[in-house]
Amino acid sequence: MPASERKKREYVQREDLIIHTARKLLLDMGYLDLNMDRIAEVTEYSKGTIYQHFSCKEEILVAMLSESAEKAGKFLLRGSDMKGKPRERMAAMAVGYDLFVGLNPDHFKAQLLVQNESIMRKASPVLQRKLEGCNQRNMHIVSGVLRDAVAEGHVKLKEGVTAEEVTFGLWTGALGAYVLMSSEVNLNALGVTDPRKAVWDNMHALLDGFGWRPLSKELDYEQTRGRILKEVFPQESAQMGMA
Amino acid sequence: MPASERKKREYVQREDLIIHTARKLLLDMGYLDLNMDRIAEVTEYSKGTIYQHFSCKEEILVAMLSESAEKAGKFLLRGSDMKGKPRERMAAMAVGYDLFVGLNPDHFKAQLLVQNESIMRKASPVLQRKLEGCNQRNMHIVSGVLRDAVAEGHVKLKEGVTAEEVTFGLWTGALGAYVLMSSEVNLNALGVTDPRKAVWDNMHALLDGFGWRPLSKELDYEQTRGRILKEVFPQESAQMGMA
DNA sequence: ACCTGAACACCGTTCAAGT
DNA sequence: ACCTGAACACCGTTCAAGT
Repeated sequence: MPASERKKREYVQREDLIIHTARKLLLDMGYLDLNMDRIAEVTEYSKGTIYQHFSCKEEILVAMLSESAEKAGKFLLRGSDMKGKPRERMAAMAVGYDLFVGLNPDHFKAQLLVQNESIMRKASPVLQRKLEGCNQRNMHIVSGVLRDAVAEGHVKLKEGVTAEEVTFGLWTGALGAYVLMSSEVNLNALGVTDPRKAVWDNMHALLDGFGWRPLSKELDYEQTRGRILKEVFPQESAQMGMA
Repeated sequence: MPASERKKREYVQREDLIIHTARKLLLDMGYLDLNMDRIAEVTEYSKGTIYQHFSCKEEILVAMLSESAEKAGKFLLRGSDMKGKPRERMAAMAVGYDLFVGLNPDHFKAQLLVQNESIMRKASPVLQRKLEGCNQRNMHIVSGVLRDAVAEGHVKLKEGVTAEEVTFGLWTGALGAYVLMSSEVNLNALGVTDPRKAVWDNMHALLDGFGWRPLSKELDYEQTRGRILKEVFPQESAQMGMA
């Protein structure tokens, strides 16, 4: 680890360059063509230098995912900070996450790979724990809004159902959907023409099912969605062409 | 391709042995330690012979997933054949899928890998299409029960919502959940102590949200679950210790 | 003190030789 | 006609040599 401030800054900068390069290569050519030679070539450092930052190839993937999980957290946080009822804030987090995925198409490629235990296990415990911390924080942001709703009496969870379990349901729905969307599965052939709309609709059905007020028949969430795009994610939604 | 009947039978048998061996190795030692040398060694055939069946390592994974997707389909089909209301039959499919995953823990390891496009793309188009066909059939089994419910007036889908989109929601919820469960994510640390129960509860919330009668406040689905285990999957539930 | 890239090891894939 | 395993190629990882 370098001593002087400048050296330290350069070290961090180089680490960012390596992660950024790996991200680009993963997206452009897929996992099987992502190799250390190419990372070295594109970053213009030698392989030995890459190995000073990361103990193995898999560790780069985990670092990559950690970074984008943090980024996703920022989108969630902005959603949860929206002015409005808890359920609207929940909707804002869903919109934010959708924008995040759209703007970071490499994220789910990495997610899919790192989800695989044999890849995760090759990374150092430090990085493993860092990623777990990100997941924990992100989950906490979402369950926090749900807890607000419970506190304000907008929703009453059944005996034995925890906020974490419901959050898990939201998480798995989104995860499964984006996993399918960023994989090779031909959703169109399966009759799912607009998966992102389906994710949105299904989330609202789930929240309606838990009785979280206002129910979607009580409030026009399409209108809320417009407000979220304009008020919370104006720049990102323009970037994604969702004006 | 061998000519005589006996030869043909032996060929198929060997193919099964290769897939079965790869499955076992994937489960026991993980993807990074699953290699062709080991497959050859355990099957007691040479590597050249393995390559007469599969053009590359990835193709074995796709074949493996195809086979277990077919198996999963049988569980879904048995669930959908249950005597009862469509929503009970849907619950039976969920129970069946849960049993399938429990009895075939390697399935999601393969699913995760093959979901990755760079792995999927290395397989031959024939195998790719075979897997897509399995997915299509499985989805059709599930959406069929939903269509029955619509036909019988148990549920009315909102304008612009298709049976496929709702099925997609059920699929992604289950997929995301089982992906997390078979990965390294520490769900316990995230406050999810019983993910399988959460999947069940969340599915019912989703169906309630769509207004699919009988709603879970109108019928005790815990009791239905007991009936499903006893009537539809007696052997499997005993095997999984869910008596 | 830091960086390099040749060398090594491992494993996916091929194919000439054997039966 | 079918099967084998040595040989090759590719790529992750290391480390002696260079600056």
